[in-house]
Amino acid sequence: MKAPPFKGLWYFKTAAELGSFKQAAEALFVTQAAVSQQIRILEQQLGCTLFERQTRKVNLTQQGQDLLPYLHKAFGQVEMGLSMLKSDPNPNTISLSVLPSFATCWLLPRLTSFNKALPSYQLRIDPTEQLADFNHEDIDIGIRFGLGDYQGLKSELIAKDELVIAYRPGLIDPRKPLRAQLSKLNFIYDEGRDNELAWQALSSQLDLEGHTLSNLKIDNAALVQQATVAGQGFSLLRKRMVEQSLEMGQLEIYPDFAWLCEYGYHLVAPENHFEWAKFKAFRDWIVAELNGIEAC
Amino acid sequence: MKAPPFKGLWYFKTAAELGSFKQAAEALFVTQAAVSQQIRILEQQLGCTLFERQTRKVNLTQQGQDLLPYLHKAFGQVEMGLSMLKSDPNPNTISLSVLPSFATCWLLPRLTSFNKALPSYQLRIDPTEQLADFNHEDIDIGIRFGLGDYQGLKSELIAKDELVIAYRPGLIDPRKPLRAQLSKLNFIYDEGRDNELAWQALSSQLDLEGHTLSNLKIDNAALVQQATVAGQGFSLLRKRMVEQSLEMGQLEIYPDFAWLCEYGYHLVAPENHFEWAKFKAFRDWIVAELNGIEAC
DNA sequence: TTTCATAGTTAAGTTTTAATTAAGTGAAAA
DNA sequence: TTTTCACTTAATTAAAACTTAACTATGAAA
Repeated sequence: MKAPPFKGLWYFKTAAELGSFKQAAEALFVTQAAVSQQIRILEQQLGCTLFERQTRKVNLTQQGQDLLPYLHKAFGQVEMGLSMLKSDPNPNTISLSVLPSFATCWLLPRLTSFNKALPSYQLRIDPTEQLADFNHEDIDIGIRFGLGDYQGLKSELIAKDELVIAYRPGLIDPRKPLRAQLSKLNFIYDEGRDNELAWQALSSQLDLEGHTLSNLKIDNAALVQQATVAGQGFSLLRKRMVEQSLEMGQLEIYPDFAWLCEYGYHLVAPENHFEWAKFKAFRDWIVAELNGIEAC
Repeated sequence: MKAPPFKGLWYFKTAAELGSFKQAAEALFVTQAAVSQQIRILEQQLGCTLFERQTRKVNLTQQGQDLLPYLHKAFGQVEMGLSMLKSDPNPNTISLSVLPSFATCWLLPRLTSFNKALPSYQLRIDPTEQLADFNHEDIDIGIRFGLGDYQGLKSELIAKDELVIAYRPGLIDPRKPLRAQLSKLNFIYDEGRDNELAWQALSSQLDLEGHTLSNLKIDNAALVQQATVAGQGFSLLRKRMVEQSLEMGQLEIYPDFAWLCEYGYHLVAPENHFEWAKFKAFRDWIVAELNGIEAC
């Protein structure tokens, strides 16, 4: 089926409402010759005149007046449909998709802060390794640690982080040199570019070439942390993730070493989510919260 | 205000209804690459995915499903508006705009035939010298004698005519030569290209150079005929217009002279009127009626 | 009355948009 | 395994839309 001449009809509607081709042209950000032409073409296609041309003014013909209300309804429907697409279906619930490690190490300890800052929103947390599919799962915002290239989605960097040497208090003496102490201990690690780079930096700095990487490999940052807390050895952990454990005295970090990660924390979502009120509110809260920690 | 991406939305609606880009492309008379592109661009503009692409098939996402009903309504409204424009507001009345001479000499005598042929239509006759303005007057069809160039309107030639020498019976003897008889009589005429050309042809044929044109000039074909019936002289009249007077014995025409007019009888109206049922019915009737006379 | 300013028309030339064409992808069917 | 089919993508070509500029008609101002 052939498409109706939408562009001409849109120009017609604008001109009809404003009662002037010139004003319509301004409203449409085109020259008035363009409006004149479009409406002429439209009239040809419809086989009837919509405007009666007088010098310096145009008036709707009967047919033009008859047509207008239909277009009003039609364009109104389109507008409603499009604005519906952009609008937030659950304005009072914030559904997050986050890594389990981030959820347990960072987010959960701060729930009281969240409830204090944004009491009108209900928070729903979906801890998954893989970023949720925004088309099928009802997720508002993803929080991911990475480079920010999530295809088809918009992302915004909210914080960087750095890897530090973490261990159970007493396992390492922070006042004595590292090298000798480390060689006796397991290195607990998970795979990942930052972890690897930081290890290289550390080992070249301390001349630890002999220390093999394969001592204790765990494929999950939260478990690495757990093993470290349990005193299984030392590890490279993200500072923001151990913050809680430090406060509770479960972990200690060795001074004078920090590896700035290439990766960063990102808010990830379809572009239109960034316009939602609850999105902006959440962003403000989490950014403030992250900066608060930075100040420590 | 910027226009919504109507073309993309139209393609989307088609594809969504058919559940396939390929079928949509066929329905839209374009290649399927065009559909794919348009929908990709639309999705970019809306900032959300409308279709979920699987190999060899596409499915609507939730958002696509949500959008569709709005577009249905919208496009339905447009269609209704446009079809309303084309439709006949008074399907049972035929309003004609005709020359007064044509009305009296040709149309009125045939009203009984009209009523017999088309009993369900009511005929309204508007006899005016100037063709009606279809935008303001409620006229369905114009019948005009001319070349068919009526600007902004469509016209259709329905009959030609020829000029004949007419006079009151007895005024001229058809068995005797014309030349001697004419020179004693007034030439009654109105201005008009055909009349002039026919007179030139007649006078050169009969060598009547001396007979001046200015004997009795009347600016209305019906009045010329009336004066001729009254025996004021002879005239050049259109054969179809005198048909009635011949039957009633009011006029007679001289054999062996006929000047085929450049002008012809046209149905004139805005293009869309030609599609109306009543238009077609009227055309059929008048064409048959004109041909019936031709057969005489 | 003449001149000016305004809102519109039209035609020519340019830019933008949308189409086709052709090559590429990946899962299902043969 | 190879072929086929629906869709994607990129490059090119065709078509539509826009701008510019010259023109028209008329109401208002000089």
